[in-house]
Amino acid sequence: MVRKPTSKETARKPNMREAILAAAEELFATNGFNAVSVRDIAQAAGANPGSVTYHFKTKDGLLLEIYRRHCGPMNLRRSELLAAAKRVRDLQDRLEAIVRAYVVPAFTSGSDLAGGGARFTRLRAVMSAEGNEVARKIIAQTFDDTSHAFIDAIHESLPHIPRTDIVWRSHFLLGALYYSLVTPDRVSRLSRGEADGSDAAGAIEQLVQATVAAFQAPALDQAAPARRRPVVSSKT
Amino acid sequence: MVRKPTSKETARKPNMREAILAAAEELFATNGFNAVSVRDIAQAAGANPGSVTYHFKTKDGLLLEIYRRHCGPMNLRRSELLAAAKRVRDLQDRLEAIVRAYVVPAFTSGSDLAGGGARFTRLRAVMSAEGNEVARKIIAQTFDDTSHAFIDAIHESLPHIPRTDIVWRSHFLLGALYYSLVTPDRVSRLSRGEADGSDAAGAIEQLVQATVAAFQAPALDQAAPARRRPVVSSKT
DNA sequence: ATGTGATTTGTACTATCGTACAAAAAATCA
DNA sequence: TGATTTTTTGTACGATAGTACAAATCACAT
Repeated sequence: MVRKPTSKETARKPNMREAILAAAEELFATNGFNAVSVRDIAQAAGANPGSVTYHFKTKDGLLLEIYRRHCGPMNLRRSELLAAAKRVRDLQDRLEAIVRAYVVPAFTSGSDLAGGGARFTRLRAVMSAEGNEVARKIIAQTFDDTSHAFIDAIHESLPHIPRTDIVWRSHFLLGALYYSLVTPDRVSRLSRGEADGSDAAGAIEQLVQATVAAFQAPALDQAAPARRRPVVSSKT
Repeated sequence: MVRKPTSKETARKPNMREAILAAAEELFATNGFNAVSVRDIAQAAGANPGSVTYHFKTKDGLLLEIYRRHCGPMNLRRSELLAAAKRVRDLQDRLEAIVRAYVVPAFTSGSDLAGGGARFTRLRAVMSAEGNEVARKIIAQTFDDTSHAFIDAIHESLPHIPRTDIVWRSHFLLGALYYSLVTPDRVSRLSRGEADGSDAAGAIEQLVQATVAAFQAPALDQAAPARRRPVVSSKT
């Protein structure tokens, strides 16, 4: 793409609206919602604080637009991958394909947005942790359908596991996914540099491998403990 | 008998300092650090805003004191449980005992603090998501030793799995643990009421069961993919 | 070139933030 | 008790928050 110096030498304004969205996404995803001011966002985008108000009315509106921008494409891509995964005949392979269909779009963007998949997922993780109200509403009404579809698909390939266990394990999957994006440095640190927590491909493989095994674990029937419980008594 | 209360435990109000700490812990854990004002904390504790400054100097100091209050007891209890777990002879049982030793203290408090284990762990999750600087420093220098001890112990009971994989999987464990405490309602919702996300005992059993299976998954040797990879192609 | 609507800028308003500090109250000790 | 220390209260200050709004500027069809 050839740069067109149509305006002044500081020609970095193809679309100020997009720049603000990108800056806000990055700042929210790393610092949380309340720690970032509208002025911070404007400065990072090379814009004036008033521009934010002009384009998005309020700070909440800005967050809302970030979600609107990503939710559609990501869920669409997940649906496509899930449909493809369901056509896998071998039951074990199918389970892995389903998990992969859930994980991959969270790391790699599904649409034209430049590599923002991981960033947006991290944003969701942070908003979820902060109990952000705007995010909570969108999440519940946008992702629950997708989550149910995945849970049902997994349940079909693991019929002997109660649905309750599937729900718990898919919940753990999302938590692990979120945390991998929130503090990748911890992986690098604890592995003493042997692993790179920021490597998306590596994280995906590790996550898929571990999660498939977790789903395949024997059912947890609270009526009768299958094996003798290891002693962990200890009184304080 | 005239008791001489030379100690500072005066009966009038059960220590305003403790009330402030408890209120701050609760508010920080549910709303994040920046969303909660000192005035919010004071009001929730039935205290005056000035009291917070008097006891803890700054808002950061208050957070710091919360960590200081919990880190010691929780790590101590984890060490005890880990030591006990390492004495389990059967390798599979030992692995489960180790995982349990890691998970249980995060849900149930280890010391005199009233049921604050889960609350503090949730606080850690939220601070981690927000990238809080004060928390990051304490966490790295307080929990990394413990984490390494657990990773080593798990590695010993799974010698054929590379340490890198163990690190990733224990990272997933912490993420799942955090997320279970952050949004337990999601479990209740997705299971259509069949599971209670707020039930600590149930969450622990599910988490231990799933995590043990994840740790026992075959190693992920990136050199040679063991099985044929399920097709998930799809181009954008 | 010029007029017109869209965008950007600069600034100002009010609310609330963390924190400081002096006075009041309570607790402790001689 | 009275003296002294500890704790609580009330208030105020500077900084910064989100947002509103008029003026300035830009893009572009005519």
